[in-house]
This record gives sequence, C-alpha cells and structure tokens, in this order.
Amino acid sequence: MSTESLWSRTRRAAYAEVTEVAMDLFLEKGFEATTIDDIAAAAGISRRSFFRYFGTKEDIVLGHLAGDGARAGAALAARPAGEPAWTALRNVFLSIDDVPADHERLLKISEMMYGTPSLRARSVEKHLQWQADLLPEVLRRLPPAPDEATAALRARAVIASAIACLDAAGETWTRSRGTVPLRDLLTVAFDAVPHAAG
Amino acid sequence: MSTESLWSRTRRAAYAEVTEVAMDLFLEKGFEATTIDDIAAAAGISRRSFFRYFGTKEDIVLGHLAGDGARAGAALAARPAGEPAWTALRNVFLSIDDVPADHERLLKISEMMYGTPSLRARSVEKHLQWQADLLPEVLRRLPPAPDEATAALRARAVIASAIACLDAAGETWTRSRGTVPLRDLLTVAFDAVPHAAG
DNA sequence: GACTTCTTGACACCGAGTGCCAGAGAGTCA
DNA sequence: TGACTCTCTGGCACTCGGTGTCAAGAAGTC
Repeated sequence: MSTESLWSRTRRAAYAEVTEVAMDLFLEKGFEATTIDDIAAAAGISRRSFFRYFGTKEDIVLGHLAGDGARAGAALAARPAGEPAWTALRNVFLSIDDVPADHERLLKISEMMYGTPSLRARSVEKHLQWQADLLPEVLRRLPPAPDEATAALRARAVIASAIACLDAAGETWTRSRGTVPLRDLLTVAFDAVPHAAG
Repeated sequence: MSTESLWSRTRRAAYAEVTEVAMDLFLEKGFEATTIDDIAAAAGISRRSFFRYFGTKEDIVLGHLAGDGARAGAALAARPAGEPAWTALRNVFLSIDDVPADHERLLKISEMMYGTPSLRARSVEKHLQWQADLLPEVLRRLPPAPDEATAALRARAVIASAIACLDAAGETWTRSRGTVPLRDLLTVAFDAVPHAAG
C-alpha cells in the first residue's frame, strides 16, 4: 500500500487532471486567449479552487520546471569529478534530450512558451531557482578564487550563461520546428561562448 | 528654434515629470505597493492618460532600457575591428559604468529592480531586444560558420551569455550595496565563463 | 470665426489574483 | 450512530492592471 494519504493522492490526481485539461485548452485556443474561467469550467472546479492548485496561470505550463532545477543539480553532481564546470553543465543539459516524449506536442508547447511574453518571463524566474540549485556543484568545479564573493559571482556568471545557451538553443530548435536535433544546437551554443573570447 | 513640434515637446516634458513623480513614489512606498491611481493622482493626470504615456507600470522604471540596446549596438560597432566578440561586449558594458549618476538613488533603483519579480521579468524582455540590436555586430566578430543558422545561434548564445554576465555582476553589485565597483565585478564575471570551459 | 486634428478624461469593461466565510466531506472518538 | 474536528471547496466581493469607447476640449489652419 501507499504511504501517501488519501488527501494527497486525490489532490495529485486533481492537479494532473486540471493540468491536462488546461494544456489542451492552451494548445487549442492559445495561452492568453484561455481564461481561468475557461479552465475551471472545463475541469469542473470553481475559479477559486483553481487558484488553490496553481498560484498563477503560468504555473500550469511551467510547474514542472520547478523540480527540474533540483534534478539538474543531482545530474551535475553525478558527472565525473574532473569535468570542468562548463562541460559538465553542457552534458547535463544534453541529457535532458534523452527523455523521449510526444515530439509534436512538445514543439507546440515550446512555441507557446517562446511566443508568450508572460510565459517566457516566468520561466526566467524559474531559472533563477535553477541557479541556486546548481550553485554548490558548480562552485566545486571552478578553479579556486581569492575570496568567497568572487567564487560566488564566477559561479553565478557561469550558470547564468549556461542557462542562456540552453535558452538560445531551445529557441532555435523551436523556430526550426524541431528539424535540427536539440543536442546539436546545444553543442553549438555551448562551444560558441568560450571560442568568442578569442 | 527647435524642429520639434510644441506637442512633442510638451509631451516629452509631461513624460519626464510623470516618470519623476512615479519613481519618487516607488522609492518611497515600493513598486508593488504603489498603484497607478497613486501615480496619476500625484502627477495630476487621469488614470487613462497614464496608460497613454506608459504601456505598463514597469515601463516607468525600464523605459530607458529600450534605447540602451541601440546605444550598446553603436558602442559595439565603435570597438576596434580586431577585438573578439566576447571582449568587445565586455568593454561595451564596462563603458556603461563611465556615466556618473546619483549613486545612492541608482542603488535603490537597482535594489527595487532585483527585488521585484515583475520588474526583473520585464527587464529580461528588454534584453531580448538588446539581442537583436547587438546581433549584426557580434556576427561580424565571430569566426566564420558553416552556415547562416549556425552563425546566428552562436551569436545569440554569445550575446545572451554576455547579458547574463552583466546581470550577475549587476546583482552582485546591488547586493554588496555598491561597495565593490561594478567594473571589477563585470571583469570577474566575463573572465569566469571562458575559464570555466577548462 | 469655422473646421480639422490630436489629446484628455470619464465610464464601463475584462481578466488575474486575494481575503473572507459558510458549508460540505472525510477521519476520529465516544 | 452521533458529535467533533480538520480540511477542502465554492461563492462573493474586492483590488489592481490594462483596454475600448466616446464626448468634450485645446491647438493649429484656412
């Protein structure tokens, strides 16, 4: 039997169902054209209850991103010890691509994310959390710094740049309608930055 | 005499006055605690007119950022031809620091920007415009690419990473309450990324 | 002084998000 | 079985950001 309480299970089920219903509406009508009332009505819950499941409308789409930071942190810790920070980050992001999924749906979701300002803005916020999740492991892989503050700034700059490369590759992948493998684009993006320093 | 029409001049004056009144309110009460009605009342205009001057509340604070992208693009074009893209971008951002300003007020504004999610999100949107403004000049300074799409992705990755470094340095500067010169932090951030590639 | 043009303010409206409160369901104990 | 408690739910009213509309007014032109 599960150790999870009945409350928790039903809540998770409801959460998943609302997410699915809402995503279908988003992909059909567009994110901004879909109101909370639409979602609540389609999911059979009240408007007020919707806001108990999701803090904001954007969280429906970006909810999964919250946990991705911690997962990326764990994946980073699992990389070989000698691997430099930049390479390790690239390899961690490359491993995202290993998870197979509904290609067409993923593409549509990506197009929605890159085409909706409020979604893009919120995803940046989530990426700020990633920074915190990845910080300790990146610190370990960076050359020693004269002081703590310098080390932290270096790590932040490296992580933020890596996420920027991930974003650039993801946008290019989306705009190419998935014709080019994300792996290749990620490699190009991650290689470009050190080479640009001349 | 000025070639600018009377309307254009009065509008610019009103724009500047509303901005100043609003910024004072923001710094006094906080960004989110200040409503549009507060600003309109303090500026002596109607709520409706406010939205004719500024599309959103965030634009009051971030309005100047819109033109900064084009200015950075011009500054980048003025850098020596042989300078690599990453170095040139760093030097352009370093030159921002040359403009002297009210230090204490700038710090307060920075604290507000980094401490207010909606402002931070909007500033990222403005930075997307920077990417477009900087793209052609960065393309010129990057090594030749096998094809157009690869060149564009490389340039985007480099620019996005540079802006990420600028942001990381800016946040560190703000959190240190301006005790460390931004120049130094920018240098540390920009040097860290190529070095992290090992 | 009449006419056009642009701006302003007022009103109504929409959608996101929050506080509050009463009521319904489920678990517990007698 | 009934009473008690705890949590979740739904409804209501409200705030706030943002938009469409429209009539009235100021500025420039003939």
